[in-house]
Amino acid sequence: MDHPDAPKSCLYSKITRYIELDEFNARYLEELEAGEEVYPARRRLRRAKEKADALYIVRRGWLYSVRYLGGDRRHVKGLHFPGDVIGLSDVTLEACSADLITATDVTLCPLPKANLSAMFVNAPRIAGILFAFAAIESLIVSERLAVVSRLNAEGRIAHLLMQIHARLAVTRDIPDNWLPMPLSQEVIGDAVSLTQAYVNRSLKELEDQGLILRRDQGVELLDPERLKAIGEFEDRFQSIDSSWLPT
Amino acid sequence: MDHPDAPKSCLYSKITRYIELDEFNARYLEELEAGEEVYPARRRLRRAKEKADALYIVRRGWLYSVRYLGGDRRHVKGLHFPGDVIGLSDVTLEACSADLITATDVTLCPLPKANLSAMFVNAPRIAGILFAFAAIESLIVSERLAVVSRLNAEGRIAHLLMQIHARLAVTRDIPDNWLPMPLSQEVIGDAVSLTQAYVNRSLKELEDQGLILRRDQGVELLDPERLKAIGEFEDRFQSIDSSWLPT
DNA sequence: CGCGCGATTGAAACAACTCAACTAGAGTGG
DNA sequence: CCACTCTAGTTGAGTTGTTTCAATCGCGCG
Repeated sequence: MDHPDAPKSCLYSKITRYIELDEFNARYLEELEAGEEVYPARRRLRRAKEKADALYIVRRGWLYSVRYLGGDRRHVKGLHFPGDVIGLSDVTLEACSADLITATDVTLCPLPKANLSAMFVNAPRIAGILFAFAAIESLIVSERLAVVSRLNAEGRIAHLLMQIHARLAVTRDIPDNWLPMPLSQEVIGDAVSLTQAYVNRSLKELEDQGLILRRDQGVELLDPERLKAIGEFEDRFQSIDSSWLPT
Repeated sequence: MDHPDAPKSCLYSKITRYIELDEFNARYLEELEAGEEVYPARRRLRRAKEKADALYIVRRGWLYSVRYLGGDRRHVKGLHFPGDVIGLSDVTLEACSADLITATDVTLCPLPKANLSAMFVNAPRIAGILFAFAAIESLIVSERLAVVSRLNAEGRIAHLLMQIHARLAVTRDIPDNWLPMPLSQEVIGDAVSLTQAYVNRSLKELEDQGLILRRDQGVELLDPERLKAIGEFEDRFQSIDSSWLPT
């Protein structure tokens, strides 16, 4: 895969952005990421209640997971970007808790749950960093809960935009003021608990205020600082406390 | 502490409810839980931004963590019950992300982050189960996000009640239809994103419908099945997939 | 006995929803 | 190259669940 969006391993570059890996651990990680699966955009990869016997490392592309409540009400549980590990929060479940859908073309790399056991014994440092990633995922959800609970529509959307930007920036150099946006307004709404129509209005409002500009399947962040303020966003992804990790 | 609510170790009983621990791991766990701190109800134990260099195992009592958004808007990030490990989601942060407040008298047992490193190397099975607990915490938050996003006031409250009941039932035998409730309506509201006044109205409505009965600082669950249905609650805490844990 | 916090209740206001019609653009096939 | 279709985005008008503000009540506690 010599795709420009697909470096050797996004997970490796994400991990080494935070901590150092010695030769042994680097190789161990490489073997974990041996397999590779490619899927087109807008494809439902698996449904809730299906057996969940693998995690997936995202190598390229965006995905999201959705749950259905009360029949028709849809909720976007999470967004998944290159370098993310999908399914960390579901390890304790026999069956996965949400449908998994591709937003763009993606490349995934399956990591069978059965391999975790050996990893905890043989590569505790990698197990530790996975633990850290699970914690970060938890933090992200928790942040979204706070935002959905306490901010108005514009705040929620501003937060989402800045959070996505910050998460992408972990594995990739991206400009401070540009964000690709392959997600439909409906998906955005289901992520921050708004209707599609109101997402539209709020985006327009942000645009009218000169904070963003929508063009070319993306969003130009005209005033990142104000967007962060409106969305009460604080970037917690650019560095982590790794002092407690085994060496 | 020969308090009836304080068995030797809630964490031990929680863990062994899910998986088996051999002699070595049991002893390892016992040493982890050596210290003990006791605090009265309604006490702010620590504030956000303070240095977070320990996790806390809850041995007795209820706590909750709160964040403040936009000045005065308060959000309850999480509830903590006996057997829970506080701070799992914050391990990657230098400073903790929320204030920690006691709802009742509590007994805590500090677990310095610095000890985690050795744990990952020497007791991978315990590290694995902590990983599992972090995943469960993530699941809980995720569930709350879905519920707050997509259910009305009564649904949210019904969900909260059933979730608390299920979580308590993990470490303790409690009756199917009774729930102690030391949380004020304001705290409940801040947890499920409603105002105190509306929490009151919704509780009254649930009571009028014959689903609950409030008395003696608690809630009688007159119709648990309908409450689960209204709150779209599914109990995911009573058993876990532990096949991937190191032995 | 009075103080204070939490619960209860009412009335008015509003943010976001619903429903629905319309537009723009992207892809497809004749 | 143009009609056709389909999906996503835009906009309007009326509705509603929840909030806000405020007043009152009840009770545990010093």
